[in-house]
Amino acid sequence: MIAFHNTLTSRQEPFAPLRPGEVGLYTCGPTVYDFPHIGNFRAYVFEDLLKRFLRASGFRVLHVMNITDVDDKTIRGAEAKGVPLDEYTAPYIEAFFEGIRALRIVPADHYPRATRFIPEMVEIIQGLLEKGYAYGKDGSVYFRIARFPEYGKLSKIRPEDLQATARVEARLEADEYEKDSPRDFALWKAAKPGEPAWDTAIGRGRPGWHIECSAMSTNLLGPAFDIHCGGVDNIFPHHENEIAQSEAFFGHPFVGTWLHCHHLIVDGEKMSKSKGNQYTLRDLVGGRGLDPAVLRYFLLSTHYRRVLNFTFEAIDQSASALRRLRDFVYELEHRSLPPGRTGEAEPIAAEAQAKFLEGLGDDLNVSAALTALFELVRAGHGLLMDEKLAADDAASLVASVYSMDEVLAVLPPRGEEPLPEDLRGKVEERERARKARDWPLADRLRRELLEAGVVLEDTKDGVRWKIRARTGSG
RNA sequence: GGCGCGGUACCCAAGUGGCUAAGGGAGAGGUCUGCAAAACCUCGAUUCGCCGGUUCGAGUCCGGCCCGCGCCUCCA
Repeated sequence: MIAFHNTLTSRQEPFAPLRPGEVGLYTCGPTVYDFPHIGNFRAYVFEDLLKRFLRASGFRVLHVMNITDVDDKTIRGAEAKGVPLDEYTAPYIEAFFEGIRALRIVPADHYPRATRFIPEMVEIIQGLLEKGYAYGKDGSVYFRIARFPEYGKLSKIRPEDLQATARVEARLEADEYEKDSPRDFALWKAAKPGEPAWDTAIGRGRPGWHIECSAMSTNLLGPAFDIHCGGVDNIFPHHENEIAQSEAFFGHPFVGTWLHCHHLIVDGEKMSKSKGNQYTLRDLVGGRGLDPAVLRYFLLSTHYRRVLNFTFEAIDQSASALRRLRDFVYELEHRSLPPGRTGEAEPIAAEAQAKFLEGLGDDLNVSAALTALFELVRAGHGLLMDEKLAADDAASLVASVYSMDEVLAVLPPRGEEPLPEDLRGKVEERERARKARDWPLADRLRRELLEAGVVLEDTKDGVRWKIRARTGSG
């Protein structure tokens, strides 16, 4: 049983894709005008959890994520730097993919770029003009909200209820385009001097923001598809407008399930450049040496419809939880155990996996899933302690943990981490000191290794080492 | 003003009518250890923002109130 909380209906409802066994997934991607921050990646990690869970549940997922490479911000940025649009956006696109790799996000099947889908957008705009949902004015084209009675069904906002804030007032006044209603939105913007523009059947200009997602999603996933994700801030107006355009054009429902993840805040406050609390992935991973797996665990471990508060204390807690998980696997893989199997592990592994998937099936309740995983860890340690585990039992526990990690993707890839030569020498030197019962020297060497991020553990099978995950908090 | 999210132990965070209120982190005591580390055992909310109500029974439903936060035209 899989159920998700659908923004469209404000209810949790059983999930059933249009085609059995196949899921069409569209997730709003980056606008590449700056380096992506960890709030952006919270959304991408949530979407990755969703996708990995759907795959683990036996669905084939066709995933499309757009890259918005033409909009007011990218145009302004390119202009300010005096470089072509593509050249301006390139490093940000690169940084985005760097983050995708670092956080072990399964790549989408397609990453369409707005600038490469102009003809597809024009086709929809033409159709909307023909059907009377859109009107042209001074070379621009606008969507007439009044023609679409269901407008507001996603955000539950009625256009007439919108209170114009000071910011909006200013912008409406400053708007040099003539619109029949201030709530109508641009499908196509007439070319302006110095701005990138395309020559098309509806004139020379560039697309509005919302139309790209309608064009790219329906071209790559079909005119109706299963799941559309994004941040809550996209509900209005972006996704509301997407629905209006797409359903007006195609004449049938557009997306079955809308899932929106809440924001990440920092130290209890909204992240913003002016507050100086906006972290990019590069700041944390490159700059502070934070282990990306720790960040992934942190981003993952709070339910997607809750505000997530980023603090370095929370990161430390995530690092500790992850360390417990990694140590458990390490223990099972490195302890010398009798051959064969006692059968004690099987029911524990089976129950954990069942509860894990059941938890995620309940609107991606990751807390329930993690509880199942950690219950396996505790029970497994208990069996190890009581010597009720043989080699094959340990192997099935490890396999079970790794099967859950197919969804979580927080464990290191299987296999030994190499230890640099000089550190390995120190480990051996300390072993000699211990054999000679030279405790001061042995302890000093252990301290030095600890400072280098290597933890030593003396077991009855001999010394062994682990590399400590870094948390970036110093 | 509209729409929405949340207030559960020192921290993070599940739980939406009924066994002893998950799980993680931190802490205290113990076992093990040359000392550690890891692990294990034990301890830790008579109580779920506040006040009423419904019910045999409520953190969970209803009403009211208080507090924090997000969005409201191009921010995930």
